[in-house]
Amino acid sequence: MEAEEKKRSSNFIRDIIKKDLEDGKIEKVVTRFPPEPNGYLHIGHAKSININFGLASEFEGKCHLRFDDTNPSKEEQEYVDSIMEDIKWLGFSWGENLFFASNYFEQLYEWAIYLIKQGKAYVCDLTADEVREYRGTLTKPGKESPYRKRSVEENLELFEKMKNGEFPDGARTLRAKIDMSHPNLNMRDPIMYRILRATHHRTGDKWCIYPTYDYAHGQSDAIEGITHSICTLEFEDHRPLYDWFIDNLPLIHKPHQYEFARLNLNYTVLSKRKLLTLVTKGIVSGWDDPRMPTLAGYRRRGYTPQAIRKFCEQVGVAKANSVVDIAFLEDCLRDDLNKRAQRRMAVLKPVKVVIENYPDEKSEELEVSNNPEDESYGKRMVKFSKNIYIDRDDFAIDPPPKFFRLASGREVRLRNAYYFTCTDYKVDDKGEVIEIIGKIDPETRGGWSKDGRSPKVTIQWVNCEDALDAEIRLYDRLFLKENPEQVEEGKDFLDYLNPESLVVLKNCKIEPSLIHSKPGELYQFERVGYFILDKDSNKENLIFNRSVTLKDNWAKIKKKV
RNA sequence: UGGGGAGUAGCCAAGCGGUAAGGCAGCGGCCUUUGGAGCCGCCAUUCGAAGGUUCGAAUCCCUCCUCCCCAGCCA
Repeated sequence: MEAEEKKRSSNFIRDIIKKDLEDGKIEKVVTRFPPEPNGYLHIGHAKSININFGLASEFEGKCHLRFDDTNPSKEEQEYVDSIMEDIKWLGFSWGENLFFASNYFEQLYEWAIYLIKQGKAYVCDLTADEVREYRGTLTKPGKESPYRKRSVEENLELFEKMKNGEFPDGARTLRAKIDMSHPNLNMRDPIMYRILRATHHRTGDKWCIYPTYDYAHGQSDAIEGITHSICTLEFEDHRPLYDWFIDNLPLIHKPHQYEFARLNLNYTVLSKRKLLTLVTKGIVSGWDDPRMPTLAGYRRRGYTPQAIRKFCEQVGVAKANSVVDIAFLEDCLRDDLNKRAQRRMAVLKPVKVVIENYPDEKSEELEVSNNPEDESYGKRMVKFSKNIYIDRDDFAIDPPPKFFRLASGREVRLRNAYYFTCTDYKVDDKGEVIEIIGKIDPETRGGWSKDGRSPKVTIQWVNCEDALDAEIRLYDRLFLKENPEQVEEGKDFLDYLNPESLVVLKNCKIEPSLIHSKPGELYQFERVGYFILDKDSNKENLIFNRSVTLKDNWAKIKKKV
C-alpha cells in the first residue's frame, strides 16, 4: 500500500505544506481558490482548483472558495453561479467556506484608516496619466507624488470624502506610502483604493470606492486564516507588497504566498479575454460550446471530472512555464472512459449491406456485452437480419496495402454476429458504393468459428430495420496552430481557427437502445470513439457529441504508406 | 541596460552530493470478436553552456547564454 502511494511524484508546494505541518508552523492547512467572477472557469482554473482543494483534502485541511470581487465593473452573478457549478462538478466541496472579498470591504476600509494614521497611506490627487508618469520606468526610479506629505488629518478627511462620494470617479486614490524608487514597480506607492461608481453584484451601490487586488487579497487571506495562498507566477513580484500589507497591519494570521506556473495547452487559447471574444463573436455557440476549453465546454463535450482531475494531477506543479500537449488530456479521457463507458454500435457513414444467403423474413436477437472491460455492465440484445448498415470506411473497392477491412472476396467478422464475405457491390454514377452484397457463414454465429479461422478485422454494423437515425457532431481542436497566441504580423488568433473543428454528420445509424440514453451517460461507439448525448438532442432528433476518438492505428498506417 | 522567475528527452515532470523516476508522444513486438483495450521491449553516458570544488556534481561555487513576467485607478 505504501508503495502505491509513492507512485505519484511530489511538487514543491506539497513539500512546503508537509514541512510546515511537521515543523508545527501550522496546525492545519487552509488554502483557497479565489476566482474573479468575470468569466467561466477553464482547464487552467481546474489545475488551480485541483492544487488548492486537492492539497487541502490530502492533508485534512480545508479549502475556501472566495470570489475576488473587488472590481464591480467586470463582475457578474452569472459567473458566480457558473463557477460554483463547475467546482462542484469537478467533485470538490468548499462546505461552509464560501466567501467574497466584498464581505471584507468594511474591515479593509478600517485598516486603510489604520495605515493612514500610521502615516503609511495617503490620498493622492494625481490623475491616472500622472500616476503613470510619476511611477518611473523599469530602469528609472519614480518621483514622489506632491500629495505624499499630506497630514494624517487631511488624509483622513479626504479619504472619508472619497468614501462618501464627494469626488468624481478617478479623481483621487488612496496609496500606500512605500518607496517611489523601489526597483520593484509594485512597491512604488501602489494604489489601494480607487473611486468607481458601479453597481456591485453583492454590495449594490453601497460603495463608490473599491480596494485593488493588491490591497484586498492578502488581507482576505489573513482574515480567513489561509496558511498557503497559492497563485500563478505573474504574481511573484507582488509578493513583497503582499507581505508589506501583512506586516504593517495588526493581523493575527500571517499567510504566505506561493506561486506556480499556470497551465498552457497547445492548439488552445486560455485567456479569458480571448475566450470571451470567441463567445461574443459567435465563433462558438457559447461558453459551453464543446470546443471551448471551459469546464462547461468539456462537460458538454463528454469529458469526465475524473479525467480532468487525473490530467491536472499528472501534469504536475512547478515553476517553469510550459505548454502541455493536448494529446495528454485526450489520453486521460480515454483512459477513464475505456473502463466506464457502455459499448454500443453505431455507423457514422452508412452503406447498406445485403446478405444474400440470409432468409428475407428472418431476424434474430444476438447477445452482446455492454463493456468487455467489465462484465458487471451486463449484456443486451441486438437484432440481426438480412439488411444491415456498415461504415463506408470499412469497405474499399480497391483496398490499399495493409487495409484489412472489407473488399470484394474478403471475409471480415461482423461484431458479435457472423463472419461475412463480400461477393459484390453496387456503385452510383459517381462511383460511390451504394450497396454491398455478400454472404455470412451460418456456422459462425456469435462471431466464432469452429475451424479456428479468424478474420483480421471485426467491424461494427447496425440492423437496417430498427436502426435509429442520429446527428453526430464531430469535434476537433479549435485552432490549427500549436500556439495560437503567437501571431504573425497583421494577424490575430482568429486567423488560426480550424475550419473543421465541428463537422456535423446527419443520418448516422445507431442502435435502437440508444433512444434511452440520457445526458451525462458515457458511451463508446465501438471502433469509433466516445460519445455523449448533447443537450440539443430530443427523441425526434437524436444528437451525439464525439468526446474523443479511439486511438486509430489504421489512420497511422495510412499516413505512412 | 532595473527587479522578479525559469532552463532535465518531441511534450509534461521527479530528482535536494552517491552515479538520470514516471506519464504522454514515437518506434518495435505479443495478444485480441473494437486496427480499441491490455502486455513486453526500445527511446537522455547526460541535465542551457563553459570553468571550478569534490573520490564522486543535474544537485555546491563562479562566469556566461536563452526564455518568461512586471511600467492598469485589472486580477
